[in-house]
Amino acid sequence: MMATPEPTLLLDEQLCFALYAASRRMTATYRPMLEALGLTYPQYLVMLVLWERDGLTVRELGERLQLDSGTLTPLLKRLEQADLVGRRRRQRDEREVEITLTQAGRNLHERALDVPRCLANRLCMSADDFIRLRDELKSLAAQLAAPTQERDQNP
Amino acid sequence: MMATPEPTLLLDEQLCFALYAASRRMTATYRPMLEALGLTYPQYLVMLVLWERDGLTVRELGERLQLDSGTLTPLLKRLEQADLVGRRRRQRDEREVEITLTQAGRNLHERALDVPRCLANRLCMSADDFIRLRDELKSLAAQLAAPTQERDQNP
DNA sequence: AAAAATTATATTGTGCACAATTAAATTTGA
DNA sequence: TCAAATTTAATTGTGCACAATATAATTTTT
Repeated sequence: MMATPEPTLLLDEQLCFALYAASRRMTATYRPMLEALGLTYPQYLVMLVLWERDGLTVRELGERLQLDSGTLTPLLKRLEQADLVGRRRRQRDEREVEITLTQAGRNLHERALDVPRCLANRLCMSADDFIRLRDELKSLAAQLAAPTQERDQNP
Repeated sequence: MMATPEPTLLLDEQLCFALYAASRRMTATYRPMLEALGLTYPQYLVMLVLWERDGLTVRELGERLQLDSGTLTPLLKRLEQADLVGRRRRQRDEREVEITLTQAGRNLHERALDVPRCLANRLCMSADDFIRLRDELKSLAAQLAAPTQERDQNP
């Protein structure tokens, strides 16, 4: 029986670095396309969420994107400056800030449809491989988000 | 014959977001382990490179990690403050700054060996799956780094 | 109902990323 | 040779990420 190979500290063998490098490269690939829309990559993600469902609170946006208010608040203020979203406290709970698309924000949706198309062309990857890789990454993130097996054994 | 499905703007269908979320989650998983070593994640990557080959220049570190001097210079100054590396201009070419491990930097190597072991336990992933996913990510990054087919057709 | 606990956002501070610019050293070439 | 081009780091400025803290509103508990 073969033993599991001992993990090393060699950069090229690390999954973490492959992930980190690929993620930054992906963002860099989006950058010129998004620049044409006046968006950064994290701003684009916020717009994706709002195009699906408008009027979410900062908390709900944060749950969807796994980002906290320290990241979202200034980002949303910049989107507000760009007249793509509005921010206002909810009357039923003044702690919550609701983010709504402006007309300009809604209008941007159509132009953004080209972005995933452009990227799909760039990838030279079958739809099956695309879906498989995407779902493996989701599964990996879920694994890492879950508490460790060892923890919480004794309540 | 089935047509390729039209790409959408739905967040959960995006490869880019799965990649972005998984990468941040991976960094978050490393954070407590690296904190015990007094390192951030990008600092850890620099140390990995130097443990493989000491005495590289800032440029060579940047090529290996795909990071520029705007990122590396302040990071390396922090590693210097922590007494993990030294920085000095090379005499044969004064433009280059050579980064060398201090004794403390070399000593840290042994303690760092636990990091990939700890992560491997956390992953619940076969060695084969680990390698396959890692190499798919490398291949994806290489795809995205390559110039587009359309470009540079007319010299 | 008043105090305590919880929730939601904002603020502050640190550390990346990365574009753009600057400055200095070296190499190239007329 | 010496002026122009190139190379290498550093600097500056913007925008994330994220921890820690603060503040205000709401809910729960007594």
